[in-house]
Amino acid sequence: MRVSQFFISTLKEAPAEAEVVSHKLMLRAGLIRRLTSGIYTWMPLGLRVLRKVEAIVREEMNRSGGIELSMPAVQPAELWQESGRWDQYGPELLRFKDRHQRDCCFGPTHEEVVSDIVRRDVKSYRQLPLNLYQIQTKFRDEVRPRFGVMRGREFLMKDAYSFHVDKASLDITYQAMYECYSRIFERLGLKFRAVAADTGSIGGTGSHEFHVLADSGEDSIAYSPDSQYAANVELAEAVQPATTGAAREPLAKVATPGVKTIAELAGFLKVPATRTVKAIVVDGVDGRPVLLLLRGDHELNLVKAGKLDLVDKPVRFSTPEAIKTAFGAHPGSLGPIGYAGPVVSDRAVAAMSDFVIGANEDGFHYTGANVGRDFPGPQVADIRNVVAGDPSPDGKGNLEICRGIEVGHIFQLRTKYSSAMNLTFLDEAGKSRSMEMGCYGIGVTRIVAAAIEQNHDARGIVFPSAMAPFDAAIVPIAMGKNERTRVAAEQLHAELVAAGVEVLLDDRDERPGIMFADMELIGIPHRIVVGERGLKDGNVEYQGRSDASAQSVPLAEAVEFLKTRVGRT
RNA sequence: CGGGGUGUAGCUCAGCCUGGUAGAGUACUGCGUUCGGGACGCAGGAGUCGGAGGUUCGAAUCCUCUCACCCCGACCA
Repeated sequence: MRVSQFFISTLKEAPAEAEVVSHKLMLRAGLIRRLTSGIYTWMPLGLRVLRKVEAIVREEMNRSGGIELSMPAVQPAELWQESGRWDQYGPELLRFKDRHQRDCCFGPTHEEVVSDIVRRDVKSYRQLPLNLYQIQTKFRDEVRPRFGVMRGREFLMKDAYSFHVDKASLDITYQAMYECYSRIFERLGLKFRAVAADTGSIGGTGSHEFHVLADSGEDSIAYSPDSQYAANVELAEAVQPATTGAAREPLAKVATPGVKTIAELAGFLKVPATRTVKAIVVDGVDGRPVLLLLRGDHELNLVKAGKLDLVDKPVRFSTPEAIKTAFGAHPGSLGPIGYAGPVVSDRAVAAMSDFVIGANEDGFHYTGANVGRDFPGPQVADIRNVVAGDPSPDGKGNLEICRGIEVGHIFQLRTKYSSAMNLTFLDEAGKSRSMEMGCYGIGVTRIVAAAIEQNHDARGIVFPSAMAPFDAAIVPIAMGKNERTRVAAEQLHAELVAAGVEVLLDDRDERPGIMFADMELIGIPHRIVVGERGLKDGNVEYQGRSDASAQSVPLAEAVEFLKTRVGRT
């Protein structure tokens, strides 16, 4: 491909709308252009990247027994009413009416449609298991689209749905998909991690998320360097620590004027935050506030708190007015001593002795507080986020925390949809049974952004070779002036094309600096410079995108050299 | 939906406070000089100053309303 016959549109400065590095680079490199909030055009260069990711996903899905189909983006409301999600799904589901005033929606996911297909066409256990997938445009009317295509409203997703006679069959496909996903991200050249995940609103039982590791990721992942354990922090269990010893101090009320936060409290009383207990108040199921106790240096985990029977869903922090009414004090001075309502203590608190806690009187705390002696032992539960250094739940080593971008998610749905949508089959005994289901998603669009987030430098994108828009670039110096350079560059281009290398010849006759900067910005992995300086000795210069400097290669060997580098021998 | 912010040339922004001929850099077009890391000179094209209403002799600038977008909190591939 020649640059003069392609469409490359780079920017020197990033548009002000972009915040994160991948978004800035995608705009600057001309991979995408924004049409409106959360909706982007994939420019020719960006589309090549997207298609490469898509192709790898498709190959690996096919290899793993997936069967591709393509379902409609526009769907009738009836199906969603049948599954119950027409009412459950919030405003994220884009709804509209057609010309006959029939309710429709733009599919954010396809459980309903695929279930409808399967229940019509699959009647027998002989047709199972079945794993259907598509790579298709989804629309989710996100509350707040951001970070470019990282969280767009319209995006490309690979979604797969599997159907089974029983749980054992589901387990086999689930495992196959787990391995399939691992191969996909390996082939894409991304650093990733599969983690145990919360099943969230989709429901079901087993679930793993696949995260591309990047410091800017929105998710926190807890893992043990000494084992295979990895889980989303939302889910990672904080194990019960050993008790810190018996009560020794007497309970004493101390004045703590103006102290509101744990940091202030620890500083004022000159005790470590680990000796303090923080009190958080959330709305309870019966309208009474629930007091949650956490060690001062720990953070509440909202997902875990939402699983407590006493707590109303979704979890809401009580208002300052409600707290004042129930406790007689404002947040910053709250505690369990003297509170008659429901109290839940984190496991770490249950192991503490002689700690500092709010006195339910503004500006006062207790020191030397002890569970059991000074207030009744509350319900104990795991309600905090794990932190680095916590013991791993599998007993092997201590947890580390890293950041990740969720690019894939696999679920065991079990019979959630099959029951709702009457997905049955006849077994060998001629008995009608509900199918077991699994579903498996990959954010194809998001992978591109995540890959850039993970792989970039000061000059631009450093695409992993599997997803680069071109394998290699040829940059001729002053090609318009120098016939020998022009001929060498043209010939090299033709030979590389013939050899199956996707090569971009920068025939714009721009100044070298402009061509170098553009080829680096768009992340082409390999570059050949053709110039008089090398040609007089019969050489060209090669430099990999991450290499510190260039090396000379004889022009006659350049094709073979590049074929080897690119990996298309 | 709350809270904060921005709308002026394709992109980055100045001008607004204190009303008076619409600006710079970059990108783009032409010519010339250049040519191994985003060159230089000259000439040029390009904006109903987000939109509507109001105040005023006069509004990018002041007032009111509105729209769009971005950022921070509850969701998710």
